Formats: sequence, structure tokens, C-alpha cells
Amino acid sequence: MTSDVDGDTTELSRPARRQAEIAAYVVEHGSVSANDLVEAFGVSVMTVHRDLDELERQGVVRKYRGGVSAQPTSVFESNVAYRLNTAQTEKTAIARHARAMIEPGMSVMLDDSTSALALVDLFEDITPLTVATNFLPAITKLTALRDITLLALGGIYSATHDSFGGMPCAEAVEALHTDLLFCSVSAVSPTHAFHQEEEIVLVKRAMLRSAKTKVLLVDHAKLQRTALHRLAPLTDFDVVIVDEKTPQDLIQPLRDHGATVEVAKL
Amino acid sequence: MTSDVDGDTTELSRPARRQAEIAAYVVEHGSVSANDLVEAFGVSVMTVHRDLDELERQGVVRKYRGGVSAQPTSVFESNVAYRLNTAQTEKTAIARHARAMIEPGMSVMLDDSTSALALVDLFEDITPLTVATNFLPAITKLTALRDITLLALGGIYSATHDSFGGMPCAEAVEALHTDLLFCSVSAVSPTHAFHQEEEIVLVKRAMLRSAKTKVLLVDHAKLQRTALHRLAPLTDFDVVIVDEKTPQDLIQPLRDHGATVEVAKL
DNA sequence: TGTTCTTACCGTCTTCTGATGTTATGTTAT
DNA sequence: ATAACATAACATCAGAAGACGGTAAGAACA
Repeated sequence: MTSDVDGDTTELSRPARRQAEIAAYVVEHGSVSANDLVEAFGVSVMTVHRDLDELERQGVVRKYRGGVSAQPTSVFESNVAYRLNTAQTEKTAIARHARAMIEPGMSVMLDDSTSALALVDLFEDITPLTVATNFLPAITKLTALRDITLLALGGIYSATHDSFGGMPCAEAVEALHTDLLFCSVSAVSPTHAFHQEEEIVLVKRAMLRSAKTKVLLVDHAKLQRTALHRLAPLTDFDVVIVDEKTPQDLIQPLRDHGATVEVAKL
Repeated sequence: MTSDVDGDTTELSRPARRQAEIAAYVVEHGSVSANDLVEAFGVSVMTVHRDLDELERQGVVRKYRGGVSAQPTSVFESNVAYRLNTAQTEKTAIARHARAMIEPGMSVMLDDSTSALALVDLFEDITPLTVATNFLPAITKLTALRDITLLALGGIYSATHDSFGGMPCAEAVEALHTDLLFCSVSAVSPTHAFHQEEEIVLVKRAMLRSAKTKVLLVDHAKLQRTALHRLAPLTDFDVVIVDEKTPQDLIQPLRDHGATVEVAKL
């Protein structure tokens, strides 16, 4: 059973998808041998090894002679490939909704989230615009656009997130102040936003301090989970945007605690 | 006559090469119409317009109804595509020579020069390594490598250079101190290094302050030219590396003024 | 030393991006 | 209003990058 990660969308190249599936498989089984994976996925040993090398580079698994073992789940969850595979249509809808908040001439900050990335595709029509981000895929996309001032937030590259972070990044953020911030997190409780990784929290907190209007992008999958670090209370955000698939009984508690929640139509 | 930019090497995609040639053509003629270019280069109007759009995005030409005109030569010279086309083999040789200065574990800073980019291809075998750079092509290459800590220097994106600059970048540089710096300039006199653009000078100066050992990479074409801004005296560099094609009578003056010059074998 | 697992190298194949031209629509000048 | 020019949209095509497997060489373990 070729353990499918999400059933849902497919925006990924074949190897990337298989790698995400292998990652899931490894996480599920704790530790497996290369040959197990050969059987499970019907590819050659060579390919399995290449996939595992890549996953190790991203920090998702640990290789040793005879097989691989999973790293803490937190790493897996923040793995870019995995995230890209998740709730793509919802993220697009949320992005379309968020777009309405942006006027030409504004300065916008984006964090290293796939939700924010969906937003980038809509920028072309809202020029001129100043965009600051530490997310490499976003940076790459933005370099090709005219009439957009791109402010790259540098820092230490993380292969897991495909973004820049650490203290250098936090400092770069602190030197700025943008009109808008669009960011996402890995988990949302009725009162707070959460994230697994301290390093990321560091940068996101700095971003929250460096923007006038803060917007949290939340697809419904986030609402039923938690994570280690409490990033900020939801009331720190001016708007929380959720997708239409979010059950009403999950939205109401947020509002009860004072959050401004908007629902994006698909 | 299809004014060839450099005659020399060809490491560029067809459109990029044609764009460089068009740029040269425009610079030469001051201003031309789209139809002129259609004839001169034997492509469709559409393609010409696309090329011109791209060149305008890079700041090399200015479009108006009925044609295009050239921007100051300085911009043309610092155009990335143009530089990539120039003295590729020499740069590779210089890079191989420079490589010997790097030991595993060191921290290295690179500026936004194609000379430095040639060096990146050699990093894979000198791990572990910490590399800081503001040059997007270099950043992209480095993200794919293992055992290299990549420290991206953020800042304002410049399409002309395909790199990040401005004050944010200078600040990011100043927060660091690396073992080595490899950089290049657009012109070298017997006593000084020069560059056309103030913004770039700003960043390069900061880099010079932020490294212990400074290395200047100079292919022979640089030695017979000058540029607006005096970047620094050559004695500020610990080593100046030139390629083998450099005439002896151009090298000697540098040495006479106290520079340490090394010649890279092809 | 033998076995098992891993890596390096190479050739083939596929896939996918990106370049290009054509036609149609829009825009600016005269 | 009409002509010249510019852009947009679309379909096709080519080239290049990447994926993949096989074999052979190498490293770790027992």
C-alpha cells in the first residue's frame, strides 16, 4: 500500500512526490531498510538511495548502514515538499481572498509558508509593490516580475524549509516595517498560533513586530492540531483567514476569543 | 552585421545571447526601431518585443512607442548576461587557482560577480564550508549542495545584476566576518580597483571590511579599462589573481605598486 | 575473507520548461 | 478614423535538464 500522503492534490514532480511518500512511510514505520522501500515503491535500489539522500539533506530522515530512521515528526511536518502537497486548492482560495487587502504601492511581507507562496502568483496585477520575504521559492518567482521591488530577507539557508532564517534573518526583518504581513503557522488553537520550531518562531515573531497589519492564513487542517511553541495570541493578528471547508464549530471559538475571522470562498 | 559581443565563449541560452547582442546593437546605434531589429536578427516582431521587455526589465534599454534607446553604457557593462558571455575560460582558470586558498571548515564570502560564480562549482569538494553571498545564481547553486552552510545576504533585488544590494545588504555584510572574500570589479588600474555603480561599491566596500583575507579576481579584460568609482587600492587585497592571458607588461605595474599578484594557469 | 550494503559512473529515456511565431485584440498617434 | 505599433493569447516545437536503472567499484560489517 503505497501510503498516500494526502490523497488530495498533485502539484509535485514525480520524484518529489515519491520522496514525500517515502518520508511518510518512514515516519510511519519508524525505521526501514532500503530494500523494503524498493518493494513498496517499485523503483530501483539506486533511486531509493537517491531519494533517501535528498530526504536526509532536508533533515527528514537519518541514514545508517542497512536502512533509515525517522527524525522527530516536527521536521517531517515542516518539510516543504510535504506542505506543498497539502490543501493546495484551499490555499489558492485563501490567497485570492487575501489579495483584496493589497493595494498598489503597498509594502508586503511574506513568511516561508506555502500559503504565502500562493499569494505571490497574484502579485503581478497589483503593481507597483514592495515585497519582502525569506522564502526562496517566493524570491525566485518575484525576480521575474516587473514593477515589484523585491527585498530579500537573507539568513541561514534551511533545506527543510527552503528559506532563510536564524538571527541574521531576524535582524533583517527588524530593520523593516511593512504595511502588511501575510504569514501562516503549523497549528492554531482557539486562542493561539503555534509552531514546532524555535528558529522559525524567532523569525515569525520578528515579522509580527515589523508590520502594521498582520494577516494569518489558515487552512482548515491547521485547526485540529497543536505544536510545541506558542507563537502569538490570535488577537495579535488583525485578520485570520480560513478556507470554506472549515467547520463552523471550529471557527466560532476563535471569534469567541476575540479574533477577526474571515472565510475565503473556494 | 550581427554585431557579436565578444566572439568568445558561449555559455548562454539562445535568447539570452540574442538579447545581449541586441543590447550591444542598441548601445552602438543609440536608438533603433523594433523593425530594424527584426531584420537585423531574423526573428519575429513578437520575439523582439519580448527581448526588449526583458532588457528593459534589466535596465539596459528604455522602450518608447516606435523603438528603444540605450541607457548609459555603465548599465550595459554591468548587465549580467553580458558579463556571463565574457572570458568564461579565464574565469574558470582563475577560480581553480583561487580554490587552493580554501580549506574545509572555512567561511567564504562571494560578491555578485561571475568570477565568483565560477568558484561555486568547485565548492562541492571542499566541505564543510560556510558561504555568504548576495548573488542569486550562486545562492541557487549552493542550496543544492550538502555540507555547505549557506548564508544568503539579503537586500534589494537588482535585475541588472541578479543580486541583492543596497543598505539592507551592506548591513547584513557588516554583521559578519569571514575568513575569505573573493570578489571582482569592472576595472583595475595599476593602483586601484574601480566600479561604475555607487550602490555596488557600497556593498563591496562593506565586504572588504568584513573579511580577514581578501582576494581580487581579475581577468585580463579588466586591466585595460576604467570606471567611475574608485573602490579601493589594490594593496587592500591580500592577493590579486589574474589569468595567464594577461600581458606581462600589465602585471608588472601592479607589483611595482605593492600588490601581490598571482597568475592562474589555464 | 566473504557478504551485504552503498556509492560512483554512464547511457538512455522521459518529461517539462521555455522559446517562438501567428493571429487577434488593444492602444496610441496623426 | 485609420494606420502603425504594441500587447495578449494560444499552439507548437525543440532543447535541456532530470530521472532512472544497470553495472561495477568501493566500504562496512561479521
